[in-house]
Amino acid sequence: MYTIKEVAEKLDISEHTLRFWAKSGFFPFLTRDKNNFRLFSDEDLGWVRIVKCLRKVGTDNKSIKRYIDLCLVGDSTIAERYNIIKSTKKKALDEMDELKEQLKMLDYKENYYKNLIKNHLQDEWNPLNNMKKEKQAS
Amino acid sequence: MYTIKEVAEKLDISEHTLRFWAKSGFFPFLTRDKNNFRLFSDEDLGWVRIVKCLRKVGTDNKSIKRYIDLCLVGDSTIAERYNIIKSTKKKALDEMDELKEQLKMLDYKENYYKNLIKNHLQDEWNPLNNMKKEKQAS
DNA sequence: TGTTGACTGATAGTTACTCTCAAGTAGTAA
DNA sequence: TTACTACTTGAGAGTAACTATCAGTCAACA
Repeated sequence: MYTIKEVAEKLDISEHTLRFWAKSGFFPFLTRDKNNFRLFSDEDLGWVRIVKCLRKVGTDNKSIKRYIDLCLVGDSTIAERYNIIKSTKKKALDEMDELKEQLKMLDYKENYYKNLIKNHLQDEWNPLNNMKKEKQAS
Repeated sequence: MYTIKEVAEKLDISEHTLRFWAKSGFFPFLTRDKNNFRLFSDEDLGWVRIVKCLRKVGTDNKSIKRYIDLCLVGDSTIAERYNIIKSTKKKALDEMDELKEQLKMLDYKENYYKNLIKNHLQDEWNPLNNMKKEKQAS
């Protein structure tokens, strides 16, 4: 069994967020010790992990609660949960594509700046430099 | 020149967000037409793209403003901008790794549910089923 | 016995949007 | 000329998901 602090460190989630998630009903089987401190079992860690996963991919908290509640209903909701996971996976893959796209831009900018520095050039993209050039031309 | 609506469609960003970003000083050279409507030039689109890129990777708005302001200062800030882009790129790559990690979990869950459905099995991970089994055993 | 440290819930604050709304302007139809 | 539609504006309220602060409880240790 783990304290909230241990879980926070183990899964890299702040204690605040864990309490917030707990209050949101994301950890339905969480127990307390005699001091009313939260006690996370390995099973509870499983719930934390799936919530973390869904959040990382951009699922909102209402939808996460819905998924948790479906789990609690039992086996009759397996098909629906399967669909949620599938569409979540699709969202994650779209996120990846988007990130790759942005990385291209960052790569370009990185090389652009690197080249400017190496060759002591001016930033041709900066409108301020273009203004200066126009001034010089006039 | 593009209207805010056109930019919103072109770059898949809401008009609200574009106005919010504009008010935040992210588009320093934005002009207006005779009706005070915002007019985006191709150069302005460049600013929108870099802001979108930085946000996608999780840069907060204060840091974005800082990057924009460095651009406005001119060539003396190229080294600093280069460093910002480099660390942003690192963050993006970390994000990718994290997403890949979460995709593993989603893959696992997907296969798990798929198998349950195909073979008409019970969800062994669901604590409710374990409780039922314990009940049966007693 | 006093202090330190972990934890609690309640509540306030923050970020980055997101939505609503009244008002201005332009173009077209009647 | 008037009505209607479509687009845009700024101001300001609302929202999601944290994030921080704080007073209070409890156990362990000096």
